[in-house]
Amino acid sequence: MKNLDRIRVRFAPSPTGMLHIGGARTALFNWLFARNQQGSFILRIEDTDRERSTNEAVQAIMAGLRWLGLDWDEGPDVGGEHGPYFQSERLDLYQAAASALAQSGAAYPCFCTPEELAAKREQARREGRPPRYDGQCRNLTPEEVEREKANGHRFVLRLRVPQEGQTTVCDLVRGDVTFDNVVIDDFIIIKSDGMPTYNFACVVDDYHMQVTHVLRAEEHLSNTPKQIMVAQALGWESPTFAHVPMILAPDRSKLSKRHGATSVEEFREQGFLPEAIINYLALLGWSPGEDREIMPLEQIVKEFSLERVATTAAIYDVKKLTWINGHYIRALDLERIMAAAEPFINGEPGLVKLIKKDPGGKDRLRAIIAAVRDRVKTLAEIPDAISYFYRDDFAYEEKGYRKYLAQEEALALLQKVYDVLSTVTDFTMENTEAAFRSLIAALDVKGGVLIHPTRVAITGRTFGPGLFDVMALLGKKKTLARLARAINELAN
RNA sequence: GGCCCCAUGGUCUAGCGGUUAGGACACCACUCUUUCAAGGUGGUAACCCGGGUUCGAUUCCCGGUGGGGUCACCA
Repeated sequence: MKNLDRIRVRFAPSPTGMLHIGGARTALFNWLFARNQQGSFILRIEDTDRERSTNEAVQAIMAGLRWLGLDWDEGPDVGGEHGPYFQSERLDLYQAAASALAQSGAAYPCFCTPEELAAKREQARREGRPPRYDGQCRNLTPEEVEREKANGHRFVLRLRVPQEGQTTVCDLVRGDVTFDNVVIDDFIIIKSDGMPTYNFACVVDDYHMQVTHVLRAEEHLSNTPKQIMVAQALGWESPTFAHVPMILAPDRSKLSKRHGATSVEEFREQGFLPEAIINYLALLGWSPGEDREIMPLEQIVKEFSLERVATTAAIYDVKKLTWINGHYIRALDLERIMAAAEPFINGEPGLVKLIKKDPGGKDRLRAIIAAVRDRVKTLAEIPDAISYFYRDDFAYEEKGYRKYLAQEEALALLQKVYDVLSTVTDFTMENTEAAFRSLIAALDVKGGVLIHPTRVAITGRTFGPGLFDVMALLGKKKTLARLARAINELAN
């Protein structure tokens, strides 16, 4: 009985580009299903398109999966009992299956050229007929076949599709989906260059790799009857299918480059954490069933099930991803955030130089990031958020300057702040605040009257961590120097 | 165009015959606060339409409409 065995699933991308966000979600669902069921997650590279497949893409996809934390039990690099895991290295398997089909007559050679086929398709389209193969070579006699071959004509192998009856896809998320066989034409299983087509190769591989469940995007649903037919022709049992809803762009169309970031790589570059992307993607088409959204991966693994996968296509929403990302930036281990922020800080050599010069070293950087991380939503915002702790020659934010510094009493106020802070010897958060409060009391004003101008004077901004945190982080010397700078500028 | 899938606020979703239709993002107030975030409170906002079935349909069935997918020597 199939479902008593361990489940085996695979993610089978074609290496023609980066790891797409949709591909990542498909990989994630497969991975979650495998982990939840204690099954195996296989990575298989479908590189039968010689034109478009590249090794860079293979590397990029694997890097993307690893970055997301989706490890595979079998596949490139790690190997496995059912390899090789590149389709281009499994040609003998396709060849064997194909000749078995050709032998029995379940498949036949077709000598039509791509040009002829394209012309017929075009004509059919113009006449409003469904564009399907017309069976031109379906009934060639052995003599005709031999003659064509002798003439050196290139040919493909087509499956002889039954023209009556129906084929039903048993889908774990959609139920039974039935197709009339007449709507399916004699599709190609082996291209004229000897390479298998997708609908053929994946059936052969899934069989040999003992894949039990095929989880993939809904766009493959209409391909599935073809794959079932191939399996039937070969006398094989098909795996169980589950077609998960697609991810659409905000304008409801299929996701493409013109919709901004679509690859995992790009999201990484924009400062999103893998934890956040995983959490967000898991929620796109799946829900735990209760009012929970932020979930650690282990929890998702524990609760994931195909029964709770949605049937509706989902539009991805960067705003919500951003919200989740902000959550993880706040909640994750500080060292983790430090490490994740590093590449972004390194992206600004000027800032890096200042950080290196800082005697406070990594401890101070850690404290600063701890102070600002509650306020950023992406890692990309961190360099700017920490910059004024290191850079003395910052400009005053226009609005803040006008509102708090360009006021008559500002100069005198800052002078008083300067004097009071000068008396603080141990420049801690508590001590600076105490000094501040006593000045506030002495002047009989509201706290903000002193705090706002001071903040602009020492940070250049109207927002950020608590003022006393900032001062403590900055230290007495820098705090006073910055106050002096502001006083100086106002005095002139 | 044929075939297939889908349909709860702008978005992600819960719901599996009887609910004041729940949550989250976003948005708007208020609150907290030294600012900004975060947090808290409240608010605007949804069952595509029409027929059935049923005592009763968001929920089941059919039709329509809408959206998506697919019809390649791409996967």
